[in-house]
Amino acid sequence: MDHPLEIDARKERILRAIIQDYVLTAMPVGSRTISRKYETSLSSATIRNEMSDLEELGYLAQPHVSAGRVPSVKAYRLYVDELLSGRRVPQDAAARAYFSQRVRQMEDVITTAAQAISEITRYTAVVMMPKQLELRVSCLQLVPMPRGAALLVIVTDTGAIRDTVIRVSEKLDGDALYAISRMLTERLSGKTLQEVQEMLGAYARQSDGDTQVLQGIADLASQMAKQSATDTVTVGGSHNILNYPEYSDVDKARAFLSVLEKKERLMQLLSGSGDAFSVRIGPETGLPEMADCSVVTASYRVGSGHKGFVGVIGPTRMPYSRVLSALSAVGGVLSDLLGE
Amino acid sequence: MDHPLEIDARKERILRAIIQDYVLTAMPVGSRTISRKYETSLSSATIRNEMSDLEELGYLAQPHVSAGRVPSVKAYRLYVDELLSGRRVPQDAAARAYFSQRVRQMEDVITTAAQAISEITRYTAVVMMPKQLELRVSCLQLVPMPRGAALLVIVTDTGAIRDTVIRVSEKLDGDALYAISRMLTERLSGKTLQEVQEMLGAYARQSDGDTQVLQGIADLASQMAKQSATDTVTVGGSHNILNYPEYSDVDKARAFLSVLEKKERLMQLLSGSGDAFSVRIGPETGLPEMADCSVVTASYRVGSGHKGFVGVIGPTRMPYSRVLSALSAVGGVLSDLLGE
DNA sequence: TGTTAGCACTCTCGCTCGTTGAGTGCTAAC
DNA sequence: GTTAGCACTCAACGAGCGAGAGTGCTAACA
Repeated sequence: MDHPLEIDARKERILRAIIQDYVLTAMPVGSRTISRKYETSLSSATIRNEMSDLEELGYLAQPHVSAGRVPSVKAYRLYVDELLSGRRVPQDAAARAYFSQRVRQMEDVITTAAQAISEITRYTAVVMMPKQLELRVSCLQLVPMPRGAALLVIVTDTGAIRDTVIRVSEKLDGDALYAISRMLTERLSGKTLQEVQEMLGAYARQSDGDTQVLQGIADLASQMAKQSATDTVTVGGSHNILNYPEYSDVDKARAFLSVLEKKERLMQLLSGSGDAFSVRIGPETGLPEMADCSVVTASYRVGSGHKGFVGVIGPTRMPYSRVLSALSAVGGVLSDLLGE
Repeated sequence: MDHPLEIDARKERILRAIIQDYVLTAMPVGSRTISRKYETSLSSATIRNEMSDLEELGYLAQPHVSAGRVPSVKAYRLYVDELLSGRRVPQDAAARAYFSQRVRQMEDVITTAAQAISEITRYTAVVMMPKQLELRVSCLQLVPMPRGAALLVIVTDTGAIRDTVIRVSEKLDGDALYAISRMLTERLSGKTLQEVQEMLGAYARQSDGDTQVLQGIADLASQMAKQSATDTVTVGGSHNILNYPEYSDVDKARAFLSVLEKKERLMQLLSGSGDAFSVRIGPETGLPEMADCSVVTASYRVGSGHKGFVGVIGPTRMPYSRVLSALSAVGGVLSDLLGE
C-alpha cells in the first residue's frame, strides 16, 4: 500500500471542485457528482480513488461511510491561501454607492459599512473602528434651538463629531451663543477630551454662573472620551445567518447571535491579524462557540495610523472569493473616507 | 342537552387560569393542571365540564382530542378588554432611565425607545414617528471642521436636528462661517424645508459663488423634507422572537423577520387605532403572515398633535399585562420628550 | 342540581425495525 | 493508470407499536 505524499495538479482540481460544489449545495459531494459536473473525462471510480487519497491527506472528511466527502478545514485553508496569494484588490464602485447618501460622523460610516457588507454578501458583517486616544478638541459650538435649548457640537481634530441637546437660558440669542462658543473654542481647542472634562468639572463646581452649559460640555466630552477610548464594533445583517441550512437549528442560531451581542467576543474574533486580509476557519477563530464558523476580515486604514477591520462571519462553507472581494471593496472605501 | 349561553364568574376564573398557564408554558392546559394549581377546591372533572362549555362558547380550542385546551383569539380578546378597561397608566421610572444617556435628535429617541421596549419585554419592539409636514427652519449653522470641511446643522422649529459634513473653502475661518450662518438663518428661518430647497436650488444654478455650501444646504433640506414627510418606523430586538417556542421553526422565524424588513407592512400593523392602547390578536392584525402573532400598541403625543405609536409584536400567547405596562411607560416618556 | 369518581377511548410522542438508496472500497479486467 | 462491477455500509424515511396524557360520558353522591 502506497501512501500519497502530496497533492498533485489533478487532486487539486478535484479538491477545488468539491469545495465549489459543497459551498453551493451544503451537501456532502459524491464521486459521481464530480465525474459528471466537473471532471467529465474521468470516471467516478477514478475520482473515488483520488478522493480516498485526499481524505488520507486530510483534505476531506466523510460525515459517515456512505455519504459523500466534505472539505476539511485544511482544504479550505489551501483554497483560501491560494486565493489570497494571487489577489489583486479590485476597487468596486458598487460599494462606494452605499456611502454616497450621507457622509457624516464616523459612527455612521461604520454602520453604513456593516450594512453594505451584509447586503452584498448576505452574511453577517462586523466592522471595527480602533480606539483613538488623545482626541483633541478642534471646535466647539452652540447652535440655538427653540424653547431655551441649544445643540452643543464638539468637533475633534480627527473630524469626529458629537452633539447633544442642552438647556440654556432663554435670554441667550444666536449671537450670544456664538460669543460663548468662540470663547469656549479659544480656551479649549487643542486640549484633549480628558483635559476638557477635568477643566470644566472644576469650573462648574467653583463658579455658580451658567454651569448648565459647562456641565453639558463636560458630560459630552466625558462621553466622547469614553467612547473613543474603546474600540467600537458594529454588526450588520445579523439574521442573515438564518438563510443558511447550517443554522436551521434555532438553538445554534441563537448561540451564534448571542456571541454577536458580546462586544468583547467580537473583538476577539476580529482583531489579531495585521495583514490586509485574514481568513480564520473553524477552530482557527479561537472561540469554541464559533467552531464551525469562518471569520474573514480585511483591514482598512484610519487616520491615526491604526487599523480598523471589516469582516464577515458565516459558516465555514462560504464563497471566500466573493466575500473577500466585497470586503476589499468596502475596506477600500473606508480607507478613503477615514484614512489620512 | 343544554347549551351554556354566556360566561359566568367561575368560567371566567377558569379561563383566566388557562390563559395564565398557557402564556407561561406554551403547552395546552389540561383539566388536572387547573384543578391542582389554580382551582384547588374543584375536581378535574368539574373543570372538564366547564372547559367543555368554554369550548362550545368559542373561548377554548383543542389542538387534538387528547390534548389540553388552548385559549382562542376570543379568549385573549375578553382577557385583554378587561385588562384595558381597568387600566390606570403607571409611569415607570425605569423606562426613563434608558433615555437619560443621550438626549438627541428625534431619530435617536425613537431608536432608543425601540431598544428599551425590546429589552424590557423581551419581544420585538416597533416604534413609529408620524410624518411632519411643513417643518420650518429655525436655525442653520456651519461649524468649522479640520481640513476645509464644515458641519452643516439645520434645526427646525420642532427641534428636529439634521447635520451633514460639507466641503468649504479653506479660507473661511470660524467667524466667516458664522457670518454666513447668520446671514443664511436670517434669510431662511421660518421657511419650510421645501421652500428652502427650491430657493437654494435656483440660487445655486444662477450664481457661481460658493455654490458648494448652498448645494449642501439644499441637499440636506431635501433629504430632511423627504424623511420628515414619510412616517418613520424603527424595529428593536427583532431576534428576540427566537426565544419563543412558537418560532423554533426557522422558516417561521424568517418569515416573521422578513415582514419586519418591509416598512409598509409594519406601518399597516402599527397604525389604525386612534385609542391610547390597542391590542390586535392573530387575524385581527390584518396580515396573513402574522396570523399567529399579536400586535400591542400604545400611542404617544408628538408636538404637531399627531400621534406616534410604540408597539410590541410577538406570539398571540403573550403576557399582555406586562407588555401594556412597558408600552405605556415608554410611551409616556416619549410624550414628554417629543410632545408639546 | 351541581360535583365527583371511574372508565373507556383517542391521539400524540417516542421508540424500534425494516426498507431504500446513495455512496463507498475493493477487485479484476482493460 | 483507468474503469466496470459488485458487495457493503449507513443515514433517512416510514410503518408499527406501546405508553401516557387528557378527554367525554355515565353513574353515584351530596
